[in-house]
Amino acid sequence: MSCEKETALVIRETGQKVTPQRVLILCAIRHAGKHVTASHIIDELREDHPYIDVSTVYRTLASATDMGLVSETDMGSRESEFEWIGKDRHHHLICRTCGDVTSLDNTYLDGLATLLYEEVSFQADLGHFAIFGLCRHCQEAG
Amino acid sequence: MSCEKETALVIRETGQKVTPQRVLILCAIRHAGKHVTASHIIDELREDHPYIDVSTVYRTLASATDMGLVSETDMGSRESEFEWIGKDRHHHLICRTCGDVTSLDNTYLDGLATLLYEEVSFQADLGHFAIFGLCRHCQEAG
DNA sequence: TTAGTTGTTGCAACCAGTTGCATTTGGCTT
DNA sequence: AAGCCAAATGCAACTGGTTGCAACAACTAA
Repeated sequence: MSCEKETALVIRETGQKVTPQRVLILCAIRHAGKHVTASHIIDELREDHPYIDVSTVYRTLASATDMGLVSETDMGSRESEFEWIGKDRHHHLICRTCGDVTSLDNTYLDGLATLLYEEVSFQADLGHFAIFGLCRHCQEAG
Repeated sequence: MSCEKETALVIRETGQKVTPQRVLILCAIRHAGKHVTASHIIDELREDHPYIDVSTVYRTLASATDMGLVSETDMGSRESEFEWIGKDRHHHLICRTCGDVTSLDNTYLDGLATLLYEEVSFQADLGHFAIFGLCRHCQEAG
């Protein structure tokens, strides 16, 4: 199935209307296969489509995040990074000094989620986390 | 010792210059004893002081965050919340549905920090975390 | 105490993201 | 096929926050 049709199905499943803008935006982020900023998506879409308003892009990304289709992560820069959520959920370790980003397997946070649910009945959404700190290299240097 | 003098000492300890603006800003946040937004601080300062530029406030908050004097937390609203970091480090559980915020003792994340250091040599800065999810009440309601 | 250097400030212009509102459109009903 | 209504879009104005730069003030050393 084409990316467009599959994406349209996913949108319909969440109970939202399938509009051309939404399909384009979500296909773009899905296609990227990595973190992208909102402005990156806007630039990319405008190559083929004369005009899509920024507010539409931000609103689409926000609702898709609410629905769990994409993740929004503050990687420490001025812009949020968005990513399509596939099967492989993961987190990020971001070095405060050199800005290096490494991925972290989901398993590291499973224990925390369980603990929170058992102890305080809080159902934590740990789908995509950004953890700041010092990477090995900068620890040695500093 | 007065709050001003003590704050000035803390600033000097971090190797930064002690300016009247910095002392005022950090005293204000320290005095608040809870989360405050940057605009809250600006409004408060302007009661006694004719003009302090917003860029100075943001820059001071950013450098103080880097130095570990204050914490910056995204509580889900449009503005970041800042808080003076005292002895009692803690985290926040924020409900995505009702917006309720509850505090969480530091001990819950100690294990994670240790794990990250042992496994991937990453020195995580888990001083102040915002964890989003569903509170008990909204789980039952939804 | 003064002079020099470096970090800090105020300013203005700018960037990322949000919001209210009038218009349009997707999807349901008949 | 036509009509309806809620949801989505485009637009413009706005908010929170950042940045480059020239002027300035805090520390340092003589």
